[in-house]
Amino acid sequence: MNIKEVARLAKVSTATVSRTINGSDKVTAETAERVRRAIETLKFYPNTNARALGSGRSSLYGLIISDITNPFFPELVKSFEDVAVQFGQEVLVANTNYDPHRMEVCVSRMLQRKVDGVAIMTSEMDEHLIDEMSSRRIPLVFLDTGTPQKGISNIVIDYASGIDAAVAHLSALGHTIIGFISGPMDLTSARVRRRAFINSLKRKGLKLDRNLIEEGNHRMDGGHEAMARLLDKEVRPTAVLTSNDMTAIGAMGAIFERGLKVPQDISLIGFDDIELSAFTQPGLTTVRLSRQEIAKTAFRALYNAKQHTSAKGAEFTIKPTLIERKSTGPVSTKLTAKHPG
Amino acid sequence: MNIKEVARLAKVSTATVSRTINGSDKVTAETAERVRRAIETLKFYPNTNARALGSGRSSLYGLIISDITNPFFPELVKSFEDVAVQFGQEVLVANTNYDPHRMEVCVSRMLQRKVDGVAIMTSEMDEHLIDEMSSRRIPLVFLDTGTPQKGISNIVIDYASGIDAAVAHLSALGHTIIGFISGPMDLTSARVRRRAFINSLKRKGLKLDRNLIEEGNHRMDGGHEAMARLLDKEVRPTAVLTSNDMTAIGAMGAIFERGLKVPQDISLIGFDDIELSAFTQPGLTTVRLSRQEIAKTAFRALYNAKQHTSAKGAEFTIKPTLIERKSTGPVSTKLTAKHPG
DNA sequence: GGAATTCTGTATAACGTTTAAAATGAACCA
DNA sequence: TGGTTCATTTTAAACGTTATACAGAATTCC
Repeated sequence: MNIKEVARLAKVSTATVSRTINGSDKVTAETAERVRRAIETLKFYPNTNARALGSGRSSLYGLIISDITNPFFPELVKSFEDVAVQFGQEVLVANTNYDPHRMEVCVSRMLQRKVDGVAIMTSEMDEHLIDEMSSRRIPLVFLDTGTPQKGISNIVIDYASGIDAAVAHLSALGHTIIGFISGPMDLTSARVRRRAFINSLKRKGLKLDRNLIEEGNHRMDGGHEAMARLLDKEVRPTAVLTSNDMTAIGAMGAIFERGLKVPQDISLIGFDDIELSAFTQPGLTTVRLSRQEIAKTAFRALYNAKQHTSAKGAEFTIKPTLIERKSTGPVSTKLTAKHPG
Repeated sequence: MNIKEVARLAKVSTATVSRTINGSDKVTAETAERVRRAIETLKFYPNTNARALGSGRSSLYGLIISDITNPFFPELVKSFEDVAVQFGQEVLVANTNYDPHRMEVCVSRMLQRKVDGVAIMTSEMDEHLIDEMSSRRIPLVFLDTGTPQKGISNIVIDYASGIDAAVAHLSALGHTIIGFISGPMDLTSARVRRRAFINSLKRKGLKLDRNLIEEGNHRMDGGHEAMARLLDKEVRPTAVLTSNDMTAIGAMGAIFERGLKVPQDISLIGFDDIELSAFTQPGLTTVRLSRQEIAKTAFRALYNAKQHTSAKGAEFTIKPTLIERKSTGPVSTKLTAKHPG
């Protein structure tokens, strides 16, 4: 089953069939209709491999992520695919598993499939692998790493503005003693978030108590333990910001375990806004780092670069936004000291 | 950059280069080595599209899932890819978003890319779409739906054995009043799990109190609310089984909120064993439905079918297993009545 | 020594599209 | 009528591999 048989049935040449499939305007309406009917009756599906080979365009965009089981990524992948489909393109997803060697495999796959662009959403990235791709004029886009160059774009996350919004929100509710549970300090993004928190307190004129910053691991168990430590402090915070939502969810468990309530006794704010956060009880107030926005921006950057190959890489900024749910409320002063009542 | 340039540099014909790439034994060690060096220096990556076109084999296997943001799937995808890579094959993942129309798009993509097999891990499936694929002799494998036929395999989940293990575990700990939080009753798999629970109680000779079965929605909020209802019952269960882990995690929050402890006051068992379950506090005892095992079985079924095209579809059974963590413990009799102490 | 048999490597026809370039033919005009 | 346009369609050459048939050289066998 191929384009020739369709051509025979529709009594046209293969070129006309090809044009019809590709929506060329150089085909009369009637001819196109006849071809479409032939395609329909023969249940013909054009061979993508042959199309890519013949045209030189794969209509395929690569998306390199660390690990699909990390809850940050599934929504990113989904959104990226959604935009791609809107533009009639396809997506090739590759996991590095945080392993530099696997990264090599991922890049190799991209090159072999002749992708039209690659979005690199991991932090670990070999310089020579980038060269391998950019020397072949494949548009690239990075998330928060790398600098714009010819054909290379970058998406920067404005952590400061997001964390500022969170601190302002708590401040408006009367909170002055605000704790922070960071991510693992060997992770760049975790360090950046922690720094943003510290700076934000300063900007708001709130006093910073380093004693109220505890390290988690971006997972539930780390959040649970860090919150337990915070609750044991002499001066207990009335509100806590966390470096990501999983940490906040773990922290929430620790608070409940002590017989305390969120937000009556303690306010809690997460970061990322993973899907789960809407379904915790109470719903988690969090700083949304829109995966959808990241995905859209990344795809558009690549797609544009492919259209006007001359275009040099651009830099895009994404501002996280505060999502107010039920885990934050007015400060309850009776609880600022340990063992109240 | 193509195979010809490699051939020129290595001073051999293109066929020899092709044979070297494909590991044919009809090339002397020295010649192969020379070719490999040429590939290396030219940084040549063979064009997958041309390979697929020339050979007729795409080395690509399709995986159709409902929704990558559903926490059941990421690990399934990852495992499927891992096995595929081991066999030198690639994976094309497609999301249906629970939408029958999107399913059509997914199948179309599979057909256009000439995949060597498709694993269908969703329940919604049109008969005519199946025909579209099986009439093209594409091996198929289903998860818990469909019947084995020529080229079509099926993986069945032995829910009963998993739930039996969970009930036996609780029974051994002295629990006799066991509650259940189901999934949404319009979901087939949720109904099957609920039925398995009821049958299991009967088999163990425990009395079934329909009053202790509440409906959730397979999400945290549903689990939270259902558990709140269970805790308000006249006769409160000392242990609760849930239809999936997210439900159990939500339920855990509800228990903490009442100032009760897991497992001291109430034991909790989930289902699925999603990654999160290991990181809740306490770790969630759960019935593991190994996504890895499902993925491996599915891929092998497809791969074998492709090798021996004569093979008719087989049926595979997967037994869930109990994973004991910290959310289950011996019964505490003082809590079987409401408002204890 | 010549024929038969391996063993390597070469030339070349697929594979199923796309797309320039060429061909056709209808419409228009002088 | 013959010549121009113009829109549409056809022809045929890519695209980068694989794989088949075949050639040449080396080896073995009588």
